[in-house]
Amino acid sequence: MKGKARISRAVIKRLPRYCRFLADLKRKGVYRISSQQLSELMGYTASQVRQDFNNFGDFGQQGYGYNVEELHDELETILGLKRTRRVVIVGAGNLGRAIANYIFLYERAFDLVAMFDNNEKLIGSEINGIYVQNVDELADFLKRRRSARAAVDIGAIMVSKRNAQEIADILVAGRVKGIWNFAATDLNVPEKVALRDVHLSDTLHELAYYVTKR
Amino acid sequence: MKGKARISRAVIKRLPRYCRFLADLKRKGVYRISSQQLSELMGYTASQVRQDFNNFGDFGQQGYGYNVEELHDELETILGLKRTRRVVIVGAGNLGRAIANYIFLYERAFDLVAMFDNNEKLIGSEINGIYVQNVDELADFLKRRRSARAAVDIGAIMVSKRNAQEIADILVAGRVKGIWNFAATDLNVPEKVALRDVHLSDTLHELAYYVTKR
DNA sequence: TAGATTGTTAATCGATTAACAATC
DNA sequence: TAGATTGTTAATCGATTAACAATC
Repeated sequence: MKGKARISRAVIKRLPRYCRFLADLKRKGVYRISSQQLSELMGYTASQVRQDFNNFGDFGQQGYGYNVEELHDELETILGLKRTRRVVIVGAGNLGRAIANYIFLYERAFDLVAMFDNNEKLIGSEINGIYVQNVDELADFLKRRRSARAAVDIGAIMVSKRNAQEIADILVAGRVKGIWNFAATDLNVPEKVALRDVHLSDTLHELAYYVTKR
Repeated sequence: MKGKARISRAVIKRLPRYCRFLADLKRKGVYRISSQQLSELMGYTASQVRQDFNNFGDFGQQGYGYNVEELHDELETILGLKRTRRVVIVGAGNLGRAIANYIFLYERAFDLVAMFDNNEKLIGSEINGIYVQNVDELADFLKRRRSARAAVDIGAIMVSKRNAQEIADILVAGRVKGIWNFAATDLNVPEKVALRDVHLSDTLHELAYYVTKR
């Protein structure tokens, strides 16, 4: 077992993908896999697969390979998917509702605890048993949750780019640990808050480049 | 001016972000910027900014810097955002509708020409003047568009992971040039078709890792 | 035991940063 | 012209790949 220093961002970005492939293998009843086989499946080199896993410990066995279920379990633990995270979604438009449904149906490690919006037409509407609240209540909600020892861990920002920074500030003040940002703007948050900007439009523009190249 | 060979993926991924920042600067009335200033704004090094742009040509002027509008224009051209791309969305659930609205409102270089779904309840419903069609019509629709010299360039996959590969195959057979995939699975498409997997859930899991670390 | 495959060190490759001559 | 800032070459850094001894 290892206690390796800093794990590079490049490695972390690959972990959810490993996790996904291993879950598929598990579902298919595969119980054992070598770095060679996994690398062919995923388009990496066997070397990289072994290096990646060895950042976290000795999960394999010489002459055998990796036990699929065990490895999948280890990766889930590393990613923090073995404990439940409380999530609020700010912005209850189509995107917010899509993500709410997605989390509700598929993301077992994430518990959606509230949704907020500033649109009168959406406030009070219901999604999977969650009632959309007025965004003016957000700061207070986060505070009450903290007092109740059920603090919100992650805030998902699904509002327009115009309002995104303001919401981020409220989430930070409300002590969320991470922000999942879908607004088409880069947010400023303190170092201690984890931030993942999704920037869907950037991915579309990247695709436009490759489409144009052909 | 250059005709540099292969531009690395790392560079291409940064282009939409440059484009976004330059659009903001333009909107604010900034008409000139140095690599130093831009790098501070974006969190890169000045060196990297200059290297990135120099992959495509000599856009700056010694002693002056870069003209914001001109540079923004060049980047849009490089990304292929100066011409309009026809897009179809397959999957008209919340996510599909969210993306449809987004494209309609903000993505001027992309023209949403049709939406498809297999759900009877959604077929026939309307979004921004687009009527959701039965997914059984997809192959035929793509063919007709080709005959009409108005071929579809990009297919966006917003269906469940179970159906994603099947839809991808239809899109490929229908000669789309690029696929924007939101299903939580990696698709197999021929080399000649550009593919951008978004994998929202991977980004959430990555965030979970960093939230757990703190 | 022999064969297979890991864990890990060393070599390579590619991307980022530094430095500076060219030039506006 | 002098000052500023680019374009570009060289140096550094980090990530990927190769190789192989350790070991199941």
